[in-house]
Amino acid sequence: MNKPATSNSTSAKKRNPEAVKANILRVATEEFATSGYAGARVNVIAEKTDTSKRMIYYYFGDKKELYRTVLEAAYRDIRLGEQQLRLNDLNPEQALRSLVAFTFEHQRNNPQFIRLVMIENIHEGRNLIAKEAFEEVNNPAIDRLGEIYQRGVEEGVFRSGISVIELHWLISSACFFNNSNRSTFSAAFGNDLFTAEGQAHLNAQVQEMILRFVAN
Amino acid sequence: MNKPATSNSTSAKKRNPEAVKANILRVATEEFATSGYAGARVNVIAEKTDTSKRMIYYYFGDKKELYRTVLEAAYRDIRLGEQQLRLNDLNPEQALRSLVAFTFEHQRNNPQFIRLVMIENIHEGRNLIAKEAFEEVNNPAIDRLGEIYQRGVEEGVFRSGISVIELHWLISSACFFNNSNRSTFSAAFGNDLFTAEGQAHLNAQVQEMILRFVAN
DNA sequence: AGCTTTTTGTACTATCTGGTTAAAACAATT
DNA sequence: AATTGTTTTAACCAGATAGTACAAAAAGCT
Repeated sequence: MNKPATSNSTSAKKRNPEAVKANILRVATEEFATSGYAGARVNVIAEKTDTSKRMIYYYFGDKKELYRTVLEAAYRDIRLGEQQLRLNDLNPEQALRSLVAFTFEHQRNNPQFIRLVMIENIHEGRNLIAKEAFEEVNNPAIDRLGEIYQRGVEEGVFRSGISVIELHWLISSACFFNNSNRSTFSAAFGNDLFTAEGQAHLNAQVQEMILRFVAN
Repeated sequence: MNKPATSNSTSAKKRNPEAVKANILRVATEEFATSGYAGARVNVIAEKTDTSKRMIYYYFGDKKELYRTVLEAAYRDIRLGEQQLRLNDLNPEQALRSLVAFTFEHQRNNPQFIRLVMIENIHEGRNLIAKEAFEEVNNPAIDRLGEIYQRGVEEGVFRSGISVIELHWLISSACFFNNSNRSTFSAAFGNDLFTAEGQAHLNAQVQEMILRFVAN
């Protein structure tokens, strides 16, 4: 929409709407992820930006719309990150193992995203963007898993009859829970699983579990 | 502390501190689970009780203390519910299968508890009661699983070397995620997994996955 | 009867909340 | 130069928020 043109952006005071919006969005993401929708304060977000509260309302209208934009951007980012994994040249077992390992690590490295998803689930998904757009963002994850599974079945190393969505659900649940419930789980059962070694071991266990689940 | 004595409690207007506290707690649990800590309103809680805001502060001091009490009571209740499962006379595989099935259903039937745990995880567990007391509430879950696993290893039907805490973590993650992420998951991938049949099938898959994981 | 605990009711407040207003300056496009 | 979109500043507001003050009655206990 807005081409910033080929301006020499040496001066930090040059106007740059996209950068201002991005800055607000970054700070807002942090605040919403930390405090939840109701807990986050527009004033606090404003203070932490390089600009003012006025500009938040100028660009985003109101708190709710800002939150929605944050949520949408977070989903897009995380799915983009997922697409960086290449596993075409691996055999089905190796590919599935890699996919699980990557998902585990990727979610582990994006606690902010996890928190936003948790928060949105507490809101029962009322602020999700239009369902079609949302599906569109998420479907590639299923497609890729489906390809691996299909190959495995064809090669006779995976048993047939497993629902790809259920398989995705099983993988997601472990990887997500690892992050989402870390605080209460470690308070109840100790912190061993959440040290660097503990996490590596857990990742391996999840891989093993999924591989055994699909094994013939 | 307070013996209500042997009073003929025919009149609804008889004083009954425990009942008043319980009533406040019940309403507060609902509100906190629905709206989160920051989103919940003391005034709304007060309106929904049979008593007044004044009494909330009389018995619980402030909002935070009320929330802490709610959280503590919720954990105690859920662990008490878990202990109703009897599986001593089952063989290890049957016992483990039953434990998973029960956990899945139990968490499914207690969405309020799940929501409170989610909320507390967003708060990074800052409001949990003293760690020792918390561990004490949660340890029985591990002990029971440990017994089943041990029996299975001794009888040669389970492989050895699996960490009981990790096993518990794997079971919990699936059962918890099923509830916690229902909104976003069904928005992204459809509602099929969350119909009555879908849930029954999913429960069976989780059992199968865990059994295969421990199998020799 | 006298004392303590529990309960009700209402009005109140200091602070915070999301959101607004107004005016002006600045930058880029035409 | 005129126009349009962007940015800054700072004061302002109406409503909501957690929590309190004050008063007084009712219930139970000894």
